[in-house]
Amino acid sequence: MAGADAPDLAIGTLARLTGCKVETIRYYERIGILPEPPRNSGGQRRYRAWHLKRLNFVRRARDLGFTLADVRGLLRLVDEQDHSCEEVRTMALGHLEAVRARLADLEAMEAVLGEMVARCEGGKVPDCPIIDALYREPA
Amino acid sequence: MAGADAPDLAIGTLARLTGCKVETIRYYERIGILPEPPRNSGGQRRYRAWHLKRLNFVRRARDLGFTLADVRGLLRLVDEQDHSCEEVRTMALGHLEAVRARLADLEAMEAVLGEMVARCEGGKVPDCPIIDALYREPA
DNA sequence: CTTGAACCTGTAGTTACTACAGGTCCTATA
DNA sequence: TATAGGACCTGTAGTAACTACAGGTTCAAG
Repeated sequence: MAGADAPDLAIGTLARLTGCKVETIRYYERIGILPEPPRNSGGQRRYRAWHLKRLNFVRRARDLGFTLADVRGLLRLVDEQDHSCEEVRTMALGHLEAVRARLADLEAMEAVLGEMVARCEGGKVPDCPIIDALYREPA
Repeated sequence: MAGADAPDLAIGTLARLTGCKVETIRYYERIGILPEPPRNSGGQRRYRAWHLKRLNFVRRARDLGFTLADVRGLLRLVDEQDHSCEEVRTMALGHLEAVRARLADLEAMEAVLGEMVARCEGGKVPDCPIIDALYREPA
């Protein structure tokens, strides 16, 4: 037939393809995020295409700021045949709200820092307005 | 004269006044962020007003997202008599830029997550568009 | 057959706390 | 003055999500 089997991947290749570090891949295996792959005769890990797919999934979820606990949950849902889209949506929405909360925090920091730096602009050194602000701002 | 001495503060009082936890205060002492206060006859810490001032400074800097390493640097500059405002500004500016970079990251996450969740809105369950996105998005 | 890169396991370090356990001290009330 | 219960003490271990070794084995190209 048409398909030649894709050859197994060494851990370094998998790392290159996913943008993960080798140590991170072993770490994910240790904590049960990525299933243990078979080993070759010399004891080295040999991955299949589905490991690549799964690790890419993990990587993307992490890049979107999901925690590994979240990722574990998402993987569980993915692995259920006939998985509930509702739960996935709930998790994504919860995470989106956390991201928005963090954004609001950072925006507040940005505003205060920006003003501090601006107030210092070109100043001489009698009282540093930044130090001043840190002592006096009501946070 | 006019001023009655302010009484010394127990660690719990200092915690209440600064919004830090007691354990955090002891931690800051251990790592050299907050100087060791004198002890009373029973061995308990008794803080003075300047500890309160310093801890508030630390607390505010942390709230603005400075790392403890940054805070250490800021404290060193504050403690120099005739401290250089220039260095303080440089640190604040560097931190501001880090905050802005983080903001950009989070905004990108927010956009992707927001679209994922929106696309799922009201969907049935043939292929979950969120899971789909995690498998396929080029990150 | 050799050599150097890639792989292996296991452990310890990172940041900034937080949470005990198991004990001592302080202080308000009876 | 006795006592109860809160506040305090030290020291250790745990958290998230990796990262970085050390000290050894295996693979693959020439």
